[in-house]
Amino acid sequence: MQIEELAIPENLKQKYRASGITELYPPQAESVRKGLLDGRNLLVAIPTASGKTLIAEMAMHRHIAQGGKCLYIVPLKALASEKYAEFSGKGVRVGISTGDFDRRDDRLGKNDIIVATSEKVDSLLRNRTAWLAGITLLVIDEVHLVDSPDRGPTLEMVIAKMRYKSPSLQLLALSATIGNPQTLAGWLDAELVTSTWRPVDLRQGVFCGDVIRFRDGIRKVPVVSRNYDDLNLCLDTLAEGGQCLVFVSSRKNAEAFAKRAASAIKRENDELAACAAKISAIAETELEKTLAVCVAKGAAFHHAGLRREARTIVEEGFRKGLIGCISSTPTLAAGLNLPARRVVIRDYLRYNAGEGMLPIPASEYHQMAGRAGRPHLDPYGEAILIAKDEGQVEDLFAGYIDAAAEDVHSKTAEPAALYTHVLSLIASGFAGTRGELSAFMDRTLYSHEHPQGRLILRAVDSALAFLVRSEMITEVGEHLMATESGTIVSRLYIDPRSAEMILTELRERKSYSDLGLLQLLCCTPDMPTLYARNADVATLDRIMGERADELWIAVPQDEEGMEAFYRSIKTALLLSDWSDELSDAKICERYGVGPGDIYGMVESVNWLLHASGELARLFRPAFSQPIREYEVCMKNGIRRELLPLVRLRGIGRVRARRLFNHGITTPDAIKGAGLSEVTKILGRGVAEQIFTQLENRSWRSGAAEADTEDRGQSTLIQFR
DNA sequence: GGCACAGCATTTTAGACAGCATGTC
DNA sequence: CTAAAATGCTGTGCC
Repeated sequence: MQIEELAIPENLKQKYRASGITELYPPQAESVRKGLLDGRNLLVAIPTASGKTLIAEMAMHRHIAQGGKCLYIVPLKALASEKYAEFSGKGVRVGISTGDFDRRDDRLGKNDIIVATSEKVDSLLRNRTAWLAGITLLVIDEVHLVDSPDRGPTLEMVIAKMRYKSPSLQLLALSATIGNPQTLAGWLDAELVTSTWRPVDLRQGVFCGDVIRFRDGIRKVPVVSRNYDDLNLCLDTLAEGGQCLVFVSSRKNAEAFAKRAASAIKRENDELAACAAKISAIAETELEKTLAVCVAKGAAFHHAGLRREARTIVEEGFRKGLIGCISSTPTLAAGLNLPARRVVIRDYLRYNAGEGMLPIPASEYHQMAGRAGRPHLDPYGEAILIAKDEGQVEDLFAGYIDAAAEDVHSKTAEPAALYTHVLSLIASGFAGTRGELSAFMDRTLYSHEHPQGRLILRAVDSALAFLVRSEMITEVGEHLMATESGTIVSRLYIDPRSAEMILTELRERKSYSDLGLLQLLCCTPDMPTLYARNADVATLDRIMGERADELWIAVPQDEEGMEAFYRSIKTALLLSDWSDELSDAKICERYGVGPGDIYGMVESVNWLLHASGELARLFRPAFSQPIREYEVCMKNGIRRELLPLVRLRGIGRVRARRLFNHGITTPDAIKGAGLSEVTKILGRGVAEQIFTQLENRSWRSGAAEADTEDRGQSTLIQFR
């Protein structure tokens, strides 16, 4: 099917022509034949990199040309940025909405295409964002994630809510290949497009001894390293001029492999050195220094212990072809598009909490294998598994290469998921009675899969009982209504169970304590916690003894709860150290984490601190101010004594500390010290900028004070 | 007494969404 | 069907 003959806007055709696209790929053509451009709902379940984005783009431009508006839902923030960039610059207005970007939601609605994460869309729905009603095409990327136990139900509810609001909405669901696409298509009232077609040939094989077995032949791999098969596979591809991606099961493995690969590759050139220098420049921890050393020789590792900046530099270096090999945990498998000539799936066993090491599902293998082969750049892609012995070769073929992807199943009847969604349905007006609630549940994938299923209704009932008990929902006659706290909790987007825990402590605590609050938040289901090693227990016990009067949550009586308790304490202490201005390097060393973990946890707790502040404002006003102050401390990683200083623009944790140590502790003191003195401490540019701020009275405290006075609070400066 | 080492016991193990309001070194 | 791999500890044998 030729681009020319399609019913899409002329300017889009021109863009495609300019980039050399003249003909549709087979699955794209089939999508068009099945009604993509005629407003039909479609489920496109095809392999990675076989042209899903173009399918979505054609449909979106068609809608826009007819005065419509499109919402493109993705599972990851990184993916949102990638799609945003991809759709931009083609004559339509594109907006992005994630937790990181764009809080002015009304202005966002002026765009033709809005890219957002599923949780963000749910949040927009909860806040009754007006422009959502104007959406005419809903694209759901990676829709197979409805199967995910923690995030799947949200995606499902978002789809159901959007369809409820706009019955004429066109749906375009994009999925990896799955076992039961008909089920999903049935739920969505969609035509189904499936295919195994790929733009680059994919050769899948199993490595054993010194040979890769393919279904149609073998390839001998030169033995360079006597001990490491994985390294030989990697070097083999590099020698051929390709790049290699190695998937492993743990961070340690990823690092160890990168070190081995680095000393075997020993690539050297200026561009590579520049790439390594970029990492060195931001490196504050051993982990990042190690990465820089590896990158300088042409190898890298990639996992969530690294900060996003470091990961981005690695991705860039790989895309440019500088870095020959990346060893990675699943961060790269699900994340953004980073193809390589050869993908080695080295570890196919992965640890599952409570279940031990289990083989990864075939669908995950296919997802990683799908990363092999860069369209237009590689002659083919290779996905290689590694067998320990001959006997295992056939098992791996059967279990992965020849295995169909698993079926996906709704997880929406899981009780843990329903607290928040039941609250949201009532608080944002989708259901006002028990009858309407169960009618809405009929619109979920779960009900489609289990037409007579009672399980979900029982789970809804128990969630509702919890919400009534904790006074977030009231039942008057047959009417269900969200209370003030229920409305806020739904809007703040925290788990009602977290909210209930926070509210209880806020009401009952006699006095406030930063550490106590952190401990509470770390016990909450919304907070990821650190693993408490056995060796940590003694230290944790000691600190718990020393700071017993600051803690809010008592030691549990049962052995069962002890592990979670230690985890929460350890996490709270890390965060406490961060807000006590301990350096990243020290924290990483003390807690055995990477800098990426610190930022992740700080981000999570900030969100919960904000929610706590809001709840305190209404239900424990006396705690409201210290919580808001502590939120600023946590955001900046500073002690309370620096609070007055960071209110100035251009002053963060480092500069504020430097001023403070020179005896300058407030904006007024800066004025008093004079420009020349401040210049000596912070340099000329920064000092001048600060004085301009002070003179214009345009600095943040003006706004902040007005803001806090609105809420009946005094200023932030009340401590030394 | 002190050291090396085999063999047994214990420990560790991936990832990442949401609120709000703007600018670190 | 399903806990593997790395690290730590203990006890023995040898000097």
